[in-house]
Amino acid sequence: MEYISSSNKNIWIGELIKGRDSTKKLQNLLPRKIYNDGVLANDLVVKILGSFSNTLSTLSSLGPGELSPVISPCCNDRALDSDEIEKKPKDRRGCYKRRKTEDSRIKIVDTIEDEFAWRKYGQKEILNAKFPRCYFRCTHKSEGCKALKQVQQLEDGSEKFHVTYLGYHTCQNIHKDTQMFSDTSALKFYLNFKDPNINYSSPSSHSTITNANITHSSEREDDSNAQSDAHHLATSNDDKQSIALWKDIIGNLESPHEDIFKNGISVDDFKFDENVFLHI
DNA sequence: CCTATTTGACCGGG
DNA sequence: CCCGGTCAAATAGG
Repeated sequence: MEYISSSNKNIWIGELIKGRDSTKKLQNLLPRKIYNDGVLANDLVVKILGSFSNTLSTLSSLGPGELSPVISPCCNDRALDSDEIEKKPKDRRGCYKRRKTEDSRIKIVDTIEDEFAWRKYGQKEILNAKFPRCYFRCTHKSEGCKALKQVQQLEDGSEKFHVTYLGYHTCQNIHKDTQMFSDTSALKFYLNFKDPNINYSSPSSHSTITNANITHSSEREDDSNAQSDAHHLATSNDDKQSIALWKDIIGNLESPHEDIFKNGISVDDFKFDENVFLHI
C-alpha cells in the first residue's frame, strides 16, 4: 500500500476541492425536480457533495504516512496479561480524529425534527449556556454515513433551537417517515433541558458565527436541512455551463493529476461510496 | 434478543 | 489545563 506524502496530499485535496466546488456550482444550475428513473437529480448531486466532503475531511485529518489502512492504537488487541484486571479502562488514545469545523450549516428552527433519522450519542453542559448541547449522528452510521447534527435550545425564550449540521449524508434510505415528538414539551423532556424559569447567570450571549451558512427558518421543517433546500438557488439552466461543470467534475475523477498516481497507485485502489455516475 | 439512550470518562485542540 | 466533542458501558425498552 502506498503512503501519502504531504505534497501528494495537497494535490489530492486540491483536486477534491475543485470537484466539490464544481459540484456546488452545478447544483445551483440544476433546475428543480429533475427525475430519471425515479432518481432526483439534486439527490445525486447531494451524494456527490457528501462523498467529496467526507473524503476531504478524512484526508485533511490524516498525517503523512497515514493513508494505508488506519489502525488506531486502541484497537490493537494487545495481549492482556492475566494480572491485567478486565475492569481497567481501555486506552483510547488516538481513537478518534476531530472533524474540521468546515462544511457546517447552522439553522435556527423551532423543532429539532427533520427528514433524517438521528441517533443521540452525547449531551454536554456548555459553559455559560442555559441549555445543554445534544449530539446526534446519522442512524445509518454503519453504512459509512458521517453526517452529524448538534442541537441546542436558544436562550432568548423563543423556544427555538440552534441546529448545526456537520458533514453530508451518504447513506441510502436517508428519509425517515415518522414524527418522533408530537409537541415541544415532550421534545424538551426528551432533550433533558434545564428549567428555563430558573435564573442562571449567563453573560452576554454573543453570537459570532463563522465559517458557516446561517439560515433562519421559522416556518416548517421542510427546509431544515441544506441538502434538501440547496436547489432553491437554482435560477438558470444554462446547459452549456452545466455540461462544462460535469466535464470538470468527472474529469477530476477519471483523469486525475499525473503526479497523484505515478507512484503505483491505481484507480482500482479507490472505492467510491456509491455508483453515482451510473444514471448520468 | 436487539437497538436506542443515558451519562461519566476520555481525548485533544487551543 | 479547560472545555467541548466523542466513546462506550450500563441501562432502558421493544
